[in-house]
Amino acid sequence: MKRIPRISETEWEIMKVIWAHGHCSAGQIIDALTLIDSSWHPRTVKAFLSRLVKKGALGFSREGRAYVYRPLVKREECVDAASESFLERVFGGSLKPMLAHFVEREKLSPDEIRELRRLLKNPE
Amino acid sequence: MKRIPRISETEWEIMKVIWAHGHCSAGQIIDALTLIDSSWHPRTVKAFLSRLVKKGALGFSREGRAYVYRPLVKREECVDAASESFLERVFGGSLKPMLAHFVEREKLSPDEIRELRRLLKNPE
DNA sequence: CTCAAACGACTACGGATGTAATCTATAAAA
DNA sequence: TTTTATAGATTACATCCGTAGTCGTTTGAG
Repeated sequence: MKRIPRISETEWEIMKVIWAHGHCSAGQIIDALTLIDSSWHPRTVKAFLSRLVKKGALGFSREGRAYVYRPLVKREECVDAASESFLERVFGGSLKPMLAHFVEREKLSPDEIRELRRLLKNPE
Repeated sequence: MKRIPRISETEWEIMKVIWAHGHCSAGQIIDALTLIDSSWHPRTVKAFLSRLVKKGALGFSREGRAYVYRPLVKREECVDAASESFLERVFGGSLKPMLAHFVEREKLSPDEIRELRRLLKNPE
């Protein structure tokens, strides 16, 4: 089975853009990131792209002068891995205390509560 | 207001022991940790304790020959900080998709579902 | 009193991370 | 064709992390 490379905090920002756009050039990625947060330096993004390729999180194909990057790992896989790690580290792996924490701590709108109750009703 | 120092993966293991025991000596911490996982090296634990003191996560008082460590940050504060960071990084800060993920992905026992539904019913 | 055991402090060190400059090849412009 | 703007590759570097060895001091055993 596939091993998910460890995606760091900042790398997540980049991966999120690529997951959202499917596949894109470095320029497009830089544009998208600077739109969100203007403090991104283009060189920094390039360096991260290289690292993510080396990690096996991204693949690329040459398209003329530039590369077009695409994810090699699915978002859902990374979400799973990160969630698992978080759950284990902070809540000792126990799901219920974790969910209770979020339900109590963060403010849930009545809408969100309704929808969650619906989710809990239909375990697929 | 108090700034929560960043607690790393491994540091969490140590903090969890100290939060559970209230305050304890290095020896007690080492014992508790090796009980859970025998691969802890005493020197490693000592080094982490020093780092956690330097970070401001732990305080200590001399008790004869040895130190007695105690948390300077509350568990709940660290749980909040870690949860916030995780939620932001992986789910863009949106609570509902995050909860939906856990409810769908991880298997919830009927008991857990019942209790969660109860929690959702009484938002205190 | 002397010496070894134990304690915390300091040091070490490779790998990860965040951040970016420099190097090199190439392609477009002049 | 010579120059220059770009793209990616390589290098840099401070900090953090995981992991543990070494140093100097204290203290309990003999």
